[in-house]
Amino acid sequence: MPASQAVLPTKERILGAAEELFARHGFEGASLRQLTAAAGVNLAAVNYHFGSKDRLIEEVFRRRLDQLNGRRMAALQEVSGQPDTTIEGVLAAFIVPALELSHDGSGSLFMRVLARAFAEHDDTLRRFLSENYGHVMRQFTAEFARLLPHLSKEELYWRVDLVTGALTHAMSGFGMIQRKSDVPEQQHREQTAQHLIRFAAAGLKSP
Amino acid sequence: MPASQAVLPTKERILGAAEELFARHGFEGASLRQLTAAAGVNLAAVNYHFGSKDRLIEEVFRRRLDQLNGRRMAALQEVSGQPDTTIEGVLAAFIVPALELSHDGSGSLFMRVLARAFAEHDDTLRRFLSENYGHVMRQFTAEFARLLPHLSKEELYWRVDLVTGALTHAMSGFGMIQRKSDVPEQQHREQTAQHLIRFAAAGLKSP
DNA sequence: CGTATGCTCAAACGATCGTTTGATTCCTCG
DNA sequence: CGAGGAATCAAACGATCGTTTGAGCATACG
Repeated sequence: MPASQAVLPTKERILGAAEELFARHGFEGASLRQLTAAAGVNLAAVNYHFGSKDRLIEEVFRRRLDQLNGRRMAALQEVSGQPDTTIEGVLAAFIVPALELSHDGSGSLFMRVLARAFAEHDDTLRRFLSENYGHVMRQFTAEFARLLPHLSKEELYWRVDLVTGALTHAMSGFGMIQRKSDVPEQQHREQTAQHLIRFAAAGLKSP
Repeated sequence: MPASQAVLPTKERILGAAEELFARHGFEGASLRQLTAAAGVNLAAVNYHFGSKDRLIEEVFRRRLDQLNGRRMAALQEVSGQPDTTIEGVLAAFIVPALELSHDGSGSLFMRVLARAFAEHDDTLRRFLSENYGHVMRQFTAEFARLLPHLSKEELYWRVDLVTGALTHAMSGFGMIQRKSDVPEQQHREQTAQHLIRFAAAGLKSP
């Protein structure tokens, strides 16, 4: 077992390089040779530490989704179930952790990976995401249902789904809106959150 | 030059199979060998008729985007510039042609291809889409600006972008909402359009 | 009829893919 | 010190990729 050291251990370096290259070139487009070269490790290290490329992909997801789920649930606990809970507050608990994750230094490209995974339509990956995401989405949906009692279950599902689409689109950065070079990253993130929350809140509240 | 015949000509058969396989497995995931086998043509036919796989991908896009652009522009002409033009009407002109295209018999998978292309983040493809989409988006945005004069240009861009995200998400079918087997396709399409228009109109109109 | 021309075909090309192997190095612990 | 497991390494494996080749077939035209 390797002792703690100044440079990151091999596993972490592979995960970091994988996240970036998967975001940039896709899961099939990024080869293990590019990946291990970028990480500065031997080609065989991926199969030694992870077993296969597919299991590496899973690990890339698991690491970030655990963070995201944790932060979202914590934020939801803070604002939900209160008499003064607002749609905007619940939306912020849903949106802000995702924006933070998508813009913090090392994991800045993970939301692109996630958007790719959505687009891939792979059933194995869908099941994996559903298992790790399912209970979180259900908690948020339940809170929305409490705040929007006049909406039918089907109507609510639709709207939450459309909110997710707008969020995914905005975060993965393929829209027209790009951060201008003279705007600090944190400010841009706050602006993004504000626009998203206002837009989504209006859509959800629509009679 | 081949005469008109009962079976589709080779070029068309390749384009059809390509659309389906690109949607299902991605651009890199679908090989020319799978593709030509599915189309019932020889492996070399792709390079003979299209020059390369990349140019085939371009042709798949061009064919459907021309349809989509044409229908959207025609629908926009019908409803725009009138004193009684509504947000909902313009949204319908934007949304309904896309839903029709994404669900009509042969081209049913193209919107998935488009969603993939968005996620790919490839600059060449982005430029190509911008060249073929740009003027259409500008026309729609101009009409929204006329109907929502209180919104700043930046605010409007943001909201149109979020509408696009919700539409792309809903159409590519990775959301929770799936057509139930006992609902006819046309009815499901109309429901999708209604939900999308109501949600997006509320988001756009938000003060 | 003979000959261009458009098209299809099986076969092969070199490159690159994910994975495996077996030797070698590194570090720990008896 | 020396044994032994963990980790790394260069090299090779078979498979598959996009593309090219050159022969063969069909149809149209003089």
